[in-house]
Amino acid sequence: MILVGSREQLVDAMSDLLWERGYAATSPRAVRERCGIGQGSMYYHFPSKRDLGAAAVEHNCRALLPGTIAILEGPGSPLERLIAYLSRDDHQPLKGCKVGRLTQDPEVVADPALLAPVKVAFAATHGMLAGVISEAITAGELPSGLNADHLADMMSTTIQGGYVLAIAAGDRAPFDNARAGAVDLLRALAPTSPSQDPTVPEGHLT
Amino acid sequence: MILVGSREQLVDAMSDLLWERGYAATSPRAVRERCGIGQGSMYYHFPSKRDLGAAAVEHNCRALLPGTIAILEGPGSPLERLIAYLSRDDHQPLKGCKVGRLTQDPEVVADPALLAPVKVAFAATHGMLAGVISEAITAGELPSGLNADHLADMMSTTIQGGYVLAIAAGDRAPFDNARAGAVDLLRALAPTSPSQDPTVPEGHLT
DNA sequence: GTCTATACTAGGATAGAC
DNA sequence: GTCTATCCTAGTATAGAC
Repeated sequence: MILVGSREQLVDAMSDLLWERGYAATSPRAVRERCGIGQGSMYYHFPSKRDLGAAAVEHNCRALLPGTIAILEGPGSPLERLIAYLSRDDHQPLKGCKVGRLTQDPEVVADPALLAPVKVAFAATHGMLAGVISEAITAGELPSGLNADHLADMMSTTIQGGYVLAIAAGDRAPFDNARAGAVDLLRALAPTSPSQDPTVPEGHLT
Repeated sequence: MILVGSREQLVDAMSDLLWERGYAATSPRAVRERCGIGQGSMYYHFPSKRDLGAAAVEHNCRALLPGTIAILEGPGSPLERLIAYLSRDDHQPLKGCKVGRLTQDPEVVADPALLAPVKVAFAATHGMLAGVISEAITAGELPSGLNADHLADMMSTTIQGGYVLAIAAGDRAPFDNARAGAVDLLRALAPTSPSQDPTVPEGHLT
């Protein structure tokens, strides 16, 4: 049995609206109507829209990390984990990214309190990706000349840009195709296997 | 000598605001204040915000194609053109993409008249990229196993996602790094690639 | 064609009762 | 803690004069 307080309901509603409509386009009124909380309660818990927004932004940013950690720090060789990261099927391309979308909202970008969690989330993802890419290079799964930071950013842009293309097309295909393209390139570069199953024949570092 | 009519001034102002703030967050009032045109003139030329928005969206989408065409259908081998496309230095990553940003605006996405030019612009870019990639494969500059459509989408997502990462970081580096990563991968795959490692002369742009 | 004046709704927030 | 009532400004659009 879980008791959900008004405060939590407000944050949940704001989080959803942040995803669906962005920060600037979400009114306190819309939040109240979504969760059925009255005007007074809302301003009792959050002195302003900005405060509620900040709580919701943090909520959304936090929500995305566990999945990334589970894959990138999970089982499998480094290259397998990178490919798994690019292949996960729990995205909803046409709805956009809960975190990435916020960067296109001028009101969010202009307010450090709102943007900071977004920055941290991307930085954390970058750190994990670059680490796994370095492991892959060390393990001989990727050529040694590659720059892990560049490649890590490229993997994130593939996802983030995928949302943009999918929404523009009204079709998730570009999202899936871009990710497939990135996977193709990684596989094509794997020294051990031109077009084979990428299971590592040699032991990988632990 | 160029005479600029009110109508054109309105579209220009709306186009700029579309880039800076998005559609939903741009009010007719803001447009008028930017170009100094009165309320009456505005509604004389455009019966609603939506109509002005549609004209401005088309204006912005049209504006981006010539540069792309110049590079992708310009001189150089196919692979060189692809690398040039990924290396152009006329982007302003922290300001976002005039076209891509629109996909994050629910009011734009919900209105076919506003979204259509965006869809067409991305489709046109995709067509050109996929064509040049196919040429590169035919010319032996890229391996034959690659899927041109996938790779074309991945190149667009690299740019579009680059804007997202750069804005989140408050720094253009991720934008440049992601593009450099994509260039690295293309070079690493080029069969004719000199016996050297794929480390490009590092700086971000060429 | 362009202007000012006006109208109506929604966004954002406060006051005070319970 | 939560509610309703109220306030003020901005967003969007119309009316009618020049």
